[in-house]
Amino acid sequence: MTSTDSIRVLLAEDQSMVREALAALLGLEPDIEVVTQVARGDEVLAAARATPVDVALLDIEMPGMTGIEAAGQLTAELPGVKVVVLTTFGRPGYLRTAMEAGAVAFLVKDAPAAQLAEAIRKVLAGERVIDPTLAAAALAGGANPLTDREREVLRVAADGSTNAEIAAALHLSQGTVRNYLSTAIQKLATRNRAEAVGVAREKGWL
Amino acid sequence: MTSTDSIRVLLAEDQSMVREALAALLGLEPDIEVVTQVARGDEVLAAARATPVDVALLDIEMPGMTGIEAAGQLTAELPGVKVVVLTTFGRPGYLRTAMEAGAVAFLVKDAPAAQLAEAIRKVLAGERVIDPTLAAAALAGGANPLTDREREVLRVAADGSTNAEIAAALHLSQGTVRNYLSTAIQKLATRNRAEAVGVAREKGWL
DNA sequence: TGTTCGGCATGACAGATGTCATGGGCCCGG
DNA sequence: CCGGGCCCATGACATCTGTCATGCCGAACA
Repeated sequence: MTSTDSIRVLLAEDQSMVREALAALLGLEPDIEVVTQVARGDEVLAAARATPVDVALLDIEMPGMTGIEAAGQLTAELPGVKVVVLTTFGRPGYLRTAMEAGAVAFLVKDAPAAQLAEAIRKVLAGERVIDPTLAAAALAGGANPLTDREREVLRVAADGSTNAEIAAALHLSQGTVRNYLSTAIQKLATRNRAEAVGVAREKGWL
Repeated sequence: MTSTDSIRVLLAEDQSMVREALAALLGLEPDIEVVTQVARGDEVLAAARATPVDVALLDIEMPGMTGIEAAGQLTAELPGVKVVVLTTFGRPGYLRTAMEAGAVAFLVKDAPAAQLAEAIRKVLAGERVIDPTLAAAALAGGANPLTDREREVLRVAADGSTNAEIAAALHLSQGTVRNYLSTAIQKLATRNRAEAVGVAREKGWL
């Protein structure tokens, strides 16, 4: 793009009303133009290939693929596109994985709307934009203490599966599942699997 | 208001970015004006008293008070205000309680944005607006099969409390708690409390 | 007035869950 | 090469959870 053209934005968000509202909001900015909208994570890459964009604005929770996975695809295939991740929850764990996936900005939806356009301009200027509150929480909250296996087991347990079902799903023995769950419960300082799932969700560790 | 003035709207939604984006969207309509914005359910009534409005657009999930509770307050105190409930999830149970609280429209956020302005005009003309898909689901899904007590117990169990903690919280015996949970699990056709909580959440019965 | 339904409780029992001790295999870094 | 961490597993144990049978009370209702 040349400096006189407006910034071309790809907007990915599954809830139509929110997506179109955000488009309306960005449409008020004279130097920003939303050129593509998609409602699914797995449509992001194709849309970015079809229509050149400068910035991709991605929600995390989407059908088909999370915005973080889509960010990974985008930065791998179209490294020129700046990725901004926009999400409902300030899960510290999300921030880390989003950054690892190549995002250059991370915003939460309860930040003032003015920050959105501002962030888009900043990332295009090469800056990184991270909510300071969230950055602090991510540093303080520390990294995910769970091992890969513990996380997998907890994820399957999250929807109410019994130990036997988890064992079958992951090709483990029931006793092993119990052990992983037990260590996860201790690491998260909770009393049972339900609480552990809750805490892991809150932190974005699940 | 006279027929030549624009429609005055109160907008209640906790996530600033979404709220301001919706305001921007409605601002594009020549006959609609968002005159008040609040971020908490418990600020709705005061805001509506301070600034006369024709329509209140309420999100359900908000700090302080749910949009449904706020709807109840509004229709009790300011019956002239038409209440539109706007929410993320099309939980059939929510629809029912929202209507009982006096709402005249119920929209989900993944409906097209155009429906929002349209709904506002319709409710002002005395119509009710309900997403047809959701209305069908509410009728098909039927009413909440849980008794008051079962619901209370399930709600406390939802965050991972143990039977003893639930019993203490509700001043019941542990055996009674187990019985209520047992019947709730059966009514929801699930195999344990975790699944029961999931199903109840999905349906808006919690 | 009886019957039914929801709320509340107890006791007993099987099965699920959480903890602990223990041990083997693997890979990586010192 | 050795230690430490993660992975996987077993067996034993205490506790928690879910189910069932049974009973009492009060309110609603025909």
